[in-house]
Amino acid sequence: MSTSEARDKFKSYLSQKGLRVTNQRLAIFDAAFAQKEHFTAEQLLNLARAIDDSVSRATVYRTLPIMTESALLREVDIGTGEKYYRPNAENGAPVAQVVCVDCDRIFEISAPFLDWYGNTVASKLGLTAVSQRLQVTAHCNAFRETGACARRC
Amino acid sequence: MSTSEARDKFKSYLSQKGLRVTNQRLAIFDAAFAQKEHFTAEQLLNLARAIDDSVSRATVYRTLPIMTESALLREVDIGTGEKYYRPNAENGAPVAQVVCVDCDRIFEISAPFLDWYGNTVASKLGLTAVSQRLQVTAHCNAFRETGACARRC
DNA sequence: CTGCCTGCAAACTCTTTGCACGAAT
DNA sequence: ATTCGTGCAAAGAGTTTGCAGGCAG
Repeated sequence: MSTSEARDKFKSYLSQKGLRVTNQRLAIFDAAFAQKEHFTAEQLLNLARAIDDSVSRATVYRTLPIMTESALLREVDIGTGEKYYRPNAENGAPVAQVVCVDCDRIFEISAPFLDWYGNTVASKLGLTAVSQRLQVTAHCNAFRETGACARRC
Repeated sequence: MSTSEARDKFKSYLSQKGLRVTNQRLAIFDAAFAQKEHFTAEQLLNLARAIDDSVSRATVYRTLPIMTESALLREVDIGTGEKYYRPNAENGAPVAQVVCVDCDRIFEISAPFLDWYGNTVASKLGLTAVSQRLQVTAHCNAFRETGACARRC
């Protein structure tokens, strides 16, 4: 799904839910979809303000749930107190995160077995799986040797 | 490891690190190890105050990191804004959590493959795995039918 | 005695919310 | 013209921290 397709999908989603297509919401969308890495709400606020300086923090926080509910963004919580967001991949395939504790970068890896695991484990307890998270925290080997993370990290 | 063994381990750890064995720290330890389910910092404060009413919130928050660093407690973050804690199992075998979104209860399941997965995935990126988290969120089947979670959930 | 520990309360971070104004439909 | 959306600032929740006095070693 291209960015412009996603933009259309966002507008459709808003209309369909009876929500209004405002310049602020579009600026937030555009800022989010220009990113290649994960970003926080605060970073998104600054990025969106560069597009439309009338965007406020409150509107960012009110728009993020809309974008995650519509599956345009994915929310990633790595337990640091603040949430990260990222444009969602085309397919809904589950991913695992690898978080480098040296450079705080978040890598994502396809983990197709996650769905199976979640369903299996939940049904053993008489539950029905809704979602699953798999996260690995790791040190950067290059960081340990050279004091700086390599390009990849 | 019995609770009294763990208590001794806690005291040894404190001494060894040059930290003092205070009544407050022992009350917090005792409160934590009397629990069978996960608990929050606030719950631990109340439990510890029932043992020693001089325990303050600040001391609970200052003691929790000591107990997790010494591997007596395990920290569980299910993305709800507050952290949960739980006495650590004897062996250091990795566990996955299943969180019931109906009753907020947290179940734990041994997941021995987690170490292997973390190491494999991290090394592919030139990293060294430190820890991994696997969490499944799920609905309670009984809740959906009867409006209340069954004993297990 | 010395210096770490403590309780208290204020500060902090991230996020949410009440309100009156403004803009989308 | 309605009604929802917005910015602002204050409130909230959970956690951390500065300080003066207290207790462990």
